[in-house]
Amino acid sequence: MEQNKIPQATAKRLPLYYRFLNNLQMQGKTRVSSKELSEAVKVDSATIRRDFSYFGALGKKGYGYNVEYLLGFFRKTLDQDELTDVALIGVGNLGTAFLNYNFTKNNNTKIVLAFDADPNKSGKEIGGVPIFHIDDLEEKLGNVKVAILTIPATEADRVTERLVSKGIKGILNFTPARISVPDDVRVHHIDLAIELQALVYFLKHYPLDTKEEVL
Amino acid sequence: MEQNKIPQATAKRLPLYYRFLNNLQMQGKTRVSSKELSEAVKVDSATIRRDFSYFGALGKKGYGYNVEYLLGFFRKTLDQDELTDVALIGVGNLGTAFLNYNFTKNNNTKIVLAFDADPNKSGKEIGGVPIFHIDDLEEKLGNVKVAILTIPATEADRVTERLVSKGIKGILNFTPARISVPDDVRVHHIDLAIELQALVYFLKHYPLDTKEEVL
DNA sequence: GTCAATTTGTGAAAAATATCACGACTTATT
DNA sequence: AATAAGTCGTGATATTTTTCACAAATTGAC
Ligand SMILES: NC(=O)c1ccc[n+]([C@@H]2O[C@H](COP(=O)([O-])OP(=O)(O)OC[C@H]3O[C@@H](n4cnc5c(N)ncnc54)[C@H](O)[C@@H]3O)[C@@H](O)[C@H]2O)c1
Ligand SMILES: NC(=O)c1ccc[n+]([C@@H]2O[C@H](COP(=O)([O-])OP(=O)(O)OC[C@H]3O[C@@H](n4cnc5c(N)ncnc54)[C@H](O)[C@@H]3O)[C@@H](O)[C@H]2O)c1
Repeated sequence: MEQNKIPQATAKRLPLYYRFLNNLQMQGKTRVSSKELSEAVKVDSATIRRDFSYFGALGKKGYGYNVEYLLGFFRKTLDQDELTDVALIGVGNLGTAFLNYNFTKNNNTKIVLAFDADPNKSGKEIGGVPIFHIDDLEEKLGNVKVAILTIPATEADRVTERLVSKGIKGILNFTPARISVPDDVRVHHIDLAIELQALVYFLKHYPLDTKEEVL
Repeated sequence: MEQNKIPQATAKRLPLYYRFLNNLQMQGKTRVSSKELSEAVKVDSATIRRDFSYFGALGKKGYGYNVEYLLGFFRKTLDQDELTDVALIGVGNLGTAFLNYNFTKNNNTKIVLAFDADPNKSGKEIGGVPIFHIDDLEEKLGNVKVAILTIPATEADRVTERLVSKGIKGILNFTPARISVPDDVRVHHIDLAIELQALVYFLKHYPLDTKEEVL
């Protein structure tokens, strides 16, 4: 596809830039420098300029970046105009929180349906999202290509296999299980327990005056 | 402190290794190779050996690693024997999910108290964790050094300042706000909306046959 | 019009991370 | 005892990411 030359580290920062530019525009600001952006999003200004430069010369020397223009550019780049449908699997503590939260506020993704193994949950709705029984996954999933996994770790492999068979291409996995998928399926792990443990480890074992922040 | 030579990337993987070794031990396995570990946690086996090597020679050539020994070693390294107290700020959708989830299951951290601005929430308990009013933060926080932030983004800066004044050294920030802290305070951002957007971006813009998984 | 102050875009360097590949040693087998 | 198979630890190399630092361009003040 278009430019697969954009570094992954850069790609992960794009939504962050986009969100902040949106805020700027709502505040009525028309221009912004990499230095200002840097202070707001806590990314080195040289890194920001480098990130932007992968898409061409978006700014003007001595001036900075035009907010409107930059925002328009990123809107296209991040496909903010088309909504990506997402399925949520596992309507427990975490899943319920996600359903109640309106991801679309600032965003191009939307949870359109959810599944759970508990018959007391299926048939209902949370946050306007219908919940189906997991047995009906194949029937109801339709053409959705992205799934959020918030089920017990023990179920992760089995359910993942079904999702993949049905054509899911991206999984945001909140279970501690490291699931196996074919090469054409992308998995991002978000492991909250590990994030907390890692934070504690850094606190205890690293000098107290670093300035790095770790994603 | 002891060895600050351990790369951050390695440090972030330690809790993952630890968790898997625990599983192995519960299954009664006594030895494990970097190759097996690699398949389970989806990290290249050379990377695993390199990670371990920062702590010295923990394995035996031709044999692999002794599960018991390795586990004991990591238990000490990750301070699994002492419990770190954590405060949770903001008992909303996400905060409630965290309180209901038992972080201590596999873990050395425990949410011991929570705060919220809503008077209907303070005074109650969720998952055994008492909820106080945010006005009582300074009074109740005690010696807790780590906080989880699950409040609206608009409140993030104000509350962070109070946390920092009270001596908090580590913040797990779930709000979209990029908070400012002194150099001796460590912030890890977990930005769920951005994770989802980044996943969608990768799906749309990257070749469909990569094998990398992105943290 | 001149000049000081900004700020980009980027070559080059540095730093961080991941991977290759192999010698050395261990274990298991016959 | 000899041999084959397995595995670590690590020097070397590759890749990725960040940062430095400065020429070139622009702006804004007077
Ligand atoms: N809640 C947290 O704070 C937290 C923190 C870290 C990790 N996690 C992980 O996130 C995942 C979800 O956590 P949770 O607290 O929401 O758990 P939960 O038990 O509250 O919810 C799990 C839900 O999945 C449903 N389920 C079970 N098997 C299923 C299946 N085969 N198909 C569809 N649905 C099924 C259950 O009915 C339940 O509603 C777990 O893997 C957990 O380890 C949660
Ligand atoms: N829920 C999600 O799925 C989700 C996803 C992505 C990001 N987030 C972010 O996580 C944060 C929390 O999300 P949520 O859905 O739980 O929100 P929420 O509105 O359900 O909960 C926020 C809670 O914080 C409390 N609060 C408000 N101001 C406070 C203050 N000054 N001090 C203490 N408590 C205060 C509120 O009373 C409420 O209980 C938000 O910043 C949100 O953007 C949430």
